[in-house]
Amino acid sequence: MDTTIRYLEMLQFLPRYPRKKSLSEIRDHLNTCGYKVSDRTIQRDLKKLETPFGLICDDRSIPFGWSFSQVARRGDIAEIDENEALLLMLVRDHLHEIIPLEQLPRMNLMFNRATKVLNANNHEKIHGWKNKIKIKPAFMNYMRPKVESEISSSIIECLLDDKQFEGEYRSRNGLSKHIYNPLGLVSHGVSQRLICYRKTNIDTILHLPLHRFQSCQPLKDDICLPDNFDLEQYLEAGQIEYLYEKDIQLKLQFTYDAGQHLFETPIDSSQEIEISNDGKTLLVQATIHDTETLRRWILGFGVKVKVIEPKYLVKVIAMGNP
Amino acid sequence: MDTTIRYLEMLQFLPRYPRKKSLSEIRDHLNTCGYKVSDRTIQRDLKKLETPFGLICDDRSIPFGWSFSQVARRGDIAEIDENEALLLMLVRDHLHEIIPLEQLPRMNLMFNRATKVLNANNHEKIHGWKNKIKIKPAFMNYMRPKVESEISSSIIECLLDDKQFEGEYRSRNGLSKHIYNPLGLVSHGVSQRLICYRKTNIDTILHLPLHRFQSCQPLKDDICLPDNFDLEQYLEAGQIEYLYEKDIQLKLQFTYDAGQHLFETPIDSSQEIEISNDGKTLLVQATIHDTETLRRWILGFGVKVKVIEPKYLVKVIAMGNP
DNA sequence: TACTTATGCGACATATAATGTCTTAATAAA
DNA sequence: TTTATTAAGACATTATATGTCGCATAAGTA
Repeated sequence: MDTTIRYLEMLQFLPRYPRKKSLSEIRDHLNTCGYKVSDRTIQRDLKKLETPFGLICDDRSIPFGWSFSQVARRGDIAEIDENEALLLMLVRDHLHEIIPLEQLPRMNLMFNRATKVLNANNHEKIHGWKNKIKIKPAFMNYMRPKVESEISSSIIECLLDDKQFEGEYRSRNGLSKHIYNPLGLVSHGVSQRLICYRKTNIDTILHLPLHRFQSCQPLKDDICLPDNFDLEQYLEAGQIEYLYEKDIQLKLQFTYDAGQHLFETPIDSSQEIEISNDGKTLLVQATIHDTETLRRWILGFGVKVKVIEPKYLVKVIAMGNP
Repeated sequence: MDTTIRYLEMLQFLPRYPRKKSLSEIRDHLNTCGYKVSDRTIQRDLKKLETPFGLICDDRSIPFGWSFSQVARRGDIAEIDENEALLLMLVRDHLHEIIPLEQLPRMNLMFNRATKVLNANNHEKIHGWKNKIKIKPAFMNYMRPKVESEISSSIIECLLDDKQFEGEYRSRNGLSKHIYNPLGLVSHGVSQRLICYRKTNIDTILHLPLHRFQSCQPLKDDICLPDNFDLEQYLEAGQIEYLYEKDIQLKLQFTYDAGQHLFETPIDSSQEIEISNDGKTLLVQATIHDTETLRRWILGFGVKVKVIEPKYLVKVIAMGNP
């Protein structure tokens, strides 16, 4: 039993492939963890764990170097190196803007582990890791609405099980209780919307922000849908993404400075750029969906961009009415 | 040895607290994994693992229900339930837009585990989980630049170790080789920029996109900085975030429809909204940094928003020149 | 209520595994 | 070369893991 924990302690200490740990390093680590075992035992342990955990032993030189293979199934046990830890901190900050991390304890544990790694190895450094990474929001930073994680996870459970639920929903007109048939979940920036059906006179599919639900009582009945409603078709048609109907041939003229970032981060794989003869403007073309997001993006460049095509979008943008 | 693996197999099967698993469920699972042990052994195993792994035993009724406590240190071993798995899929899709997941094998393993859970439990469902979640981009969806993960992780390593490196950088003028002193990393939308210093005539701090580096040769020398340069001050002053200087008292007038989303997702905790007497417009106030992102965001609403204050911003937006 | 079944748990014998020690050979470092 | 470290086989010993039996108790069922 004690042995099992020691195994885990050792596994958590082994790095992913290109890196490796030697016997003496492992021995030292186990000692600081309070395990006093003979070298021979450690050697035997490694051999035993080799196959079931996909460990790799670099035996080209002595001392051998042990590590997790990159394809090891249980590679998530492996040590987090500083490099990975720093990336994880970036990921954490990104996610924090979008999703309440309390709802993801598993990721939190990972982030905590990464934090420990960074803190442990950063004493003697010139400046700490916290000052070394920053997120500069590329887009407007809305605040997350507060989500009751019990309610939302209860709703998600019904969604997955294709079960109805009775929920209280707070709309502009106040609180009301209905039976909902959950169909899908759309993550839209900081808010999440439940795609669902509710029996009314007019049978429409609703897109309701998850955080407006005040309660959720799962029911045993399967979801039901409006007559003649084709769910697959609805979902696959991309309706769920609130798209405007068409794919358009977008043609934009940017000032060079405003548009040059598109060379490295295009808006679509179909994008093509022509530099004007005088080198002052860029003609950017792409086949892309016409969405509100797109229109706002174009408007955001102000006078630094001109819509050339399609014609109707020229007007829309000129009127400033996305 | 076989025992250790069986322990892990069992632990991976136990859920996080509110859920629980009974003896018979655990027994069945172990059997399908190829472990034929007596019930008594399983009971004893659970007791043994209870303390070191922070397991919880619900003994209010028989059969007892076992689970990981929510605060268990090693709770990342626990089973991923469908609910969590679906959230993880959302996270994956979000991250995919920003960071190449190949650089995060650990997260990939987690996502794969989650995928398996969803696939396993979704045969008898009305429609599959893949159609149940979607990401609707709230902002413009740029394509990620291609990053050579070896180069970038090599650079990040130097950054963490406060070491110089010799790198080839592809700028508009072509490829050039220099010695760089890495200071920080800024994640800006889909691209990541290295804050660094390079000895030149004019001593400035550079913000270079990581993906433009074509090579990185770590050196043994510590980073050096321009004379009289205060790194702490530079980093802490928020320069790294390319902010415009000031915090402004922003006052915007939205049409009701365009601005109503701010009730639920404010742009800042200082935000206040007044509804006009006729109910057609909203006056939104907030103390906020004046950034290019902010200006583009305002412009994106077109005629649906009017800047009231500060005065200079009224002009900037009116001229459409963010 | 009585009956059946499944579960929890203590006790004990036994098989299995884990560990330290000693030894030898091989390798890297000095 | 010498020295220190490491890998690995052999063996004795200790520790542990496991099945079995028995009994008490709790759910489920007729």
